[in-house]
Amino acid sequence: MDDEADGNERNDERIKPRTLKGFRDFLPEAMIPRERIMDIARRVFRSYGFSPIDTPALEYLDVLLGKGGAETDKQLYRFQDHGGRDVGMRFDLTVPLARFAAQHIGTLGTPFKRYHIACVWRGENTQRGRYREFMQCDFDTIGAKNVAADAEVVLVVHDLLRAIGFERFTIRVNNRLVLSGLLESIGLQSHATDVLRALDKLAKIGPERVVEEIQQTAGASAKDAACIVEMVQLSGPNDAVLAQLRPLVSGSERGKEGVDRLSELLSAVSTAGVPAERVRLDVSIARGLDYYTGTVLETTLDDLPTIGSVCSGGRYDNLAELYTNQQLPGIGASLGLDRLLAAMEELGMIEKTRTPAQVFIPYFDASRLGDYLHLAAELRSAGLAVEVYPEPTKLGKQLQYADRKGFRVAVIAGEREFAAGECQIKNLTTTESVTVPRDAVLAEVQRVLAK
RNA sequence: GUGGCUAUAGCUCAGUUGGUUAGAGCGCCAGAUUGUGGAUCUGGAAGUCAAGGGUUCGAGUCCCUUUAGCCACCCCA
Repeated sequence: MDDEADGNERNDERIKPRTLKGFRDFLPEAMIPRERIMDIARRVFRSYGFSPIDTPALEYLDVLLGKGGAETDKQLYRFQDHGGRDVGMRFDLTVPLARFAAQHIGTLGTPFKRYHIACVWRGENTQRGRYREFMQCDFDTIGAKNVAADAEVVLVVHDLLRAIGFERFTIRVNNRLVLSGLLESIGLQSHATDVLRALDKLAKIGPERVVEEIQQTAGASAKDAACIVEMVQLSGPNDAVLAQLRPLVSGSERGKEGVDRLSELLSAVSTAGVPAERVRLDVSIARGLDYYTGTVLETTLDDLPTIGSVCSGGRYDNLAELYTNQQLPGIGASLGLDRLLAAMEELGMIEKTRTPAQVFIPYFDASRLGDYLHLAAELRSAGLAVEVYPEPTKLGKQLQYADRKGFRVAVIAGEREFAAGECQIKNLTTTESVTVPRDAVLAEVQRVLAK
């Protein structure tokens, strides 16, 4: 009676476990592929000389405010700390990079290449695939104006997607100067943001409605709006699009520069070895953000175009102008980790595994704990990931556990094997098993794993 | 932030015009003569029907509020 009463009381007081709106837990099954992608990203970034940095999750509020405009200000998580300071949580990695660069570029020198893989927070309304805490994988080169840095971004994106396992994808590139040039020649450059915002919706709402929106928000004439939309829809081989673009921007120095830079970029990237079908000049790529000033790029998966861009970025003239007088041009891009994982899931590219280890050692003979741990240590020192079952329970139960967790091979030894100086190596995928002498265990395990 | 839809076991869902102790499948745990997993069989645990309030003799079922999720808008990653 007493027990029951106590139990109920505790039940009532118990806090209901739940995750905050817009925040997520990651189970091993989700986290293993997630970490794999992050590892690949790190490896690719580093292979180009990008260095890791980190910055605090919290910044002084004034550092974060103002850059993104009213909309991002609203999404900002903000509060006062215990010392009464106004602070905010970073909502992207670009603003912290700007602050970081303004503060440290003197000691770092330029050009400075960094990558930054970290969580950011936005208190906006949630939607499928959109959370209030999410991870960004950014890489940027600061202090380099030459098209070489732009080309390198395309190469990194290309290497990254291939390393992750994609073959069919398209990196769409454009240059803001092309559009600015056109807007300049028809006198609409002061409404560039409105026009860009409308163009971003082209795929979504269609050309007619974009023309309407440009007229409404940017005050363009029907003819000019139609001209913009028409230019943006140019398609065909990159060279052909470039050729069509040239006369359209002939009246504007900026426009010409944009076309020249695009031409140089495409040619460099192609010579560097990126297959033509993976890079496309797409004049409709605008990117809504106003801070992009030159090259812009988006990457779509050919087998799942509807999911949108999985990797995008661009060039900006002056990253840190809010924080320093020093002119810091840069270019970079960001991998959309969550979106990419969603795509891989849908394309069946995610291997179902719930363990990061491949080798399983059952704790079979209760008196032999030390021998099992020693065997595991030996295999680990050869670079394998090995788990020893933590309870000396029935062998069948242990193998069932190994099977469910997705181990690939089990190294089984009981009284008989210990007496004979042998081990049984069992391929958990095929159920085949062989018994080998103790000193041949590593080689046999490696042989099975190699299949 | 605005509008709409939804909420029953760990998961996917049943649950008859409001009417006894709320069900199934999968999963989980334990067994089927004690050294070998995925199959089968048997048994078991598990839900104050999202939370709170209201209508009613009676609410999983109707109404309100809150919370969370989904969809659209806005915006963006």
